[in-house]
Amino acid sequence: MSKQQTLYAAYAAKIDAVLDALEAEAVLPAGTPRGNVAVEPPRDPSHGDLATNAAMVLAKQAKTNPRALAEKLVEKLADDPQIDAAEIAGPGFINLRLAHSNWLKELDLIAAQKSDYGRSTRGAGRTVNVEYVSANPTGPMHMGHCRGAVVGDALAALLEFGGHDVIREYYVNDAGAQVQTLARSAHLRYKEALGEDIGEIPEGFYPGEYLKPVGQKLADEFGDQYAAAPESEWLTLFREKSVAAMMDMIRTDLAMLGIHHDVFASEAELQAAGKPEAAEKWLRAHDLVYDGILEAPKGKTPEDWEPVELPLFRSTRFGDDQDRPIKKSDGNWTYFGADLAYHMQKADKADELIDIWGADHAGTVKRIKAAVAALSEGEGTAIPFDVKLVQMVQLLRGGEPVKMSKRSGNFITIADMVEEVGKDVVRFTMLTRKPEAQMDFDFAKVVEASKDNPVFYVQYAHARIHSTLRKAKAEAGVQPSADALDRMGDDEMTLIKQAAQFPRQVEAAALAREPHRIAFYLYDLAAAFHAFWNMGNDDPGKRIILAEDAELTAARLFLADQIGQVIRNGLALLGVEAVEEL
RNA sequence: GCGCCCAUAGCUCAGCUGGAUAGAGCACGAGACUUCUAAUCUUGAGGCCGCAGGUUCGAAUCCUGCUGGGCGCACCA
Repeated sequence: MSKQQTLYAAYAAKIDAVLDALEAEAVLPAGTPRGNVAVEPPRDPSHGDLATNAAMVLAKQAKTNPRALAEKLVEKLADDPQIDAAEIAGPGFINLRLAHSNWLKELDLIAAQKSDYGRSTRGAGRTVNVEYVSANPTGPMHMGHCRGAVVGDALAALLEFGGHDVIREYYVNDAGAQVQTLARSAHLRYKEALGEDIGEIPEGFYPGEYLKPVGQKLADEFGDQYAAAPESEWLTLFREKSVAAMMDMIRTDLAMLGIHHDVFASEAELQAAGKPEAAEKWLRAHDLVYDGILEAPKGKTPEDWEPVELPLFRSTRFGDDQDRPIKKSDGNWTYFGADLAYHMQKADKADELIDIWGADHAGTVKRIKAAVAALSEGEGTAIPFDVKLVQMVQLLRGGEPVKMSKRSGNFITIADMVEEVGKDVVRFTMLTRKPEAQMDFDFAKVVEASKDNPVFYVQYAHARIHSTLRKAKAEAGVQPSADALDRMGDDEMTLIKQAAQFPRQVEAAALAREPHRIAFYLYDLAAAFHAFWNMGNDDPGKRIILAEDAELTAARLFLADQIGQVIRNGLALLGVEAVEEL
């Protein structure tokens, strides 16, 4: 990867240097914090190419007013030959107009860095563990898992592109009551496979058809050995076998979405290794776990309420409503009790933890954050830990809610979705809404091939670029070339400037942990390209391929090629294919 | 009753972590094009950023309190 700086980074550094100079001249006090100084494109392009709020942010420390400080900054900036104009505007913004050559250089940078354009080293040396999906291994992946899966996967890619080492992790809940139920349900199907009439699947068992092949496989492997045997003889064995089968199925489902985890962490193994005990011991030693009576939830006392003494974690110290049990009255760990130990296990191999959870688990965020804070502080330094909540998705078909019946085990699976609309549509659509807001997913709308559909719109831009390059080569024998880039006009510059946003968009998205920003950025970039393309309709002189001007054609092809590269890079982060034709 | 999330154009949503006159698509109004690179294009109108306070040079953005919607609320996961 080239060491060359992107344009925005370069100008941020220039502003920084000017501020250094002002400190040296004692206009600014030495060591003035600059955290709020921003170098951004102004919202209104007529204001210029770049704007900085430096004078407004620092005026107070300089004991002067923003415009006066701006004067001093502008004085120094105007000396730079790369800056065509530096003007003070509004309350104290400094607007910069850059020589075209700056932007053209950015185009060269894209061409040089290719799929690495936008990659940064900001996160270098820091390993981030992103835990996502972690669906219970009791059935196929369904709709409810989809959004978190996509958001988590895109976030992982984004952080990786931002220079982090990323561990993509899946927590397999193979130790609780649910996998016991799974084992019993598999045993039913096993008996069924042996020819027994099992009738209706009783209450308390998983009714789904997907367990039939599991039962068949067990029958093939064990014959009728366990058909009449007491549960104690087969429960553990069947649990392991059926969990393994479920995980195979889940991995297949995830692969359909293009998702592959690095680590599948087993809760059963975690417990077998005694990790929860170790955590409990430490917490008790620090008075963060005590034996106490669980209070009834306020305002809603269940009728069968019974006070029980349990080992409780003092999550109220961290803002939770009540202290939370880490063990059940039967002596087993609660989900939470094991989960806090699990987070410590993850922390062994990472500098930062991120969990992606469904909004239905929002109520448990406080306790786990509290536990991680307590335990990681105990180990020395608190580990940064973030829980990203992904809100519900409502499935629609032509505006009508899709009906699902959980009781019959008949729900929309991820496999169904991907088969119907395709991986790219599922992924991109899931990223066209900020994760903390609810969203609708309409099967009818998301496959529409029109500009109303962002997936299509972005892919169409890429396909157009590809076909143009191909056509130019085949029909006119012209290849992209940077030789005549100085002939680029204002319309081309607009497009180039949009493409040059990519690195800072990536950085901002990574920092905010918001991959959806990339989707919106790509939509804007595609819009800019389509707008440029459409100019050729009214004015043939603005087309990319010009029969009578091979030199300008080559330059515009070069531009188009780089736009395509940026679209590819962005789509790669989202895990969406950059198709070459539609 | 409590906690978390959301509320921006008629509709669906952005708004770059406090900046300049709040943006896009759809729908609506006006015009262009008759297939040329149209699975269209240009342009117009459309806003009390849910409400009320507060913080400051400056708020859709931060804080407090309401209103409305979603999710969750004992040992489940």
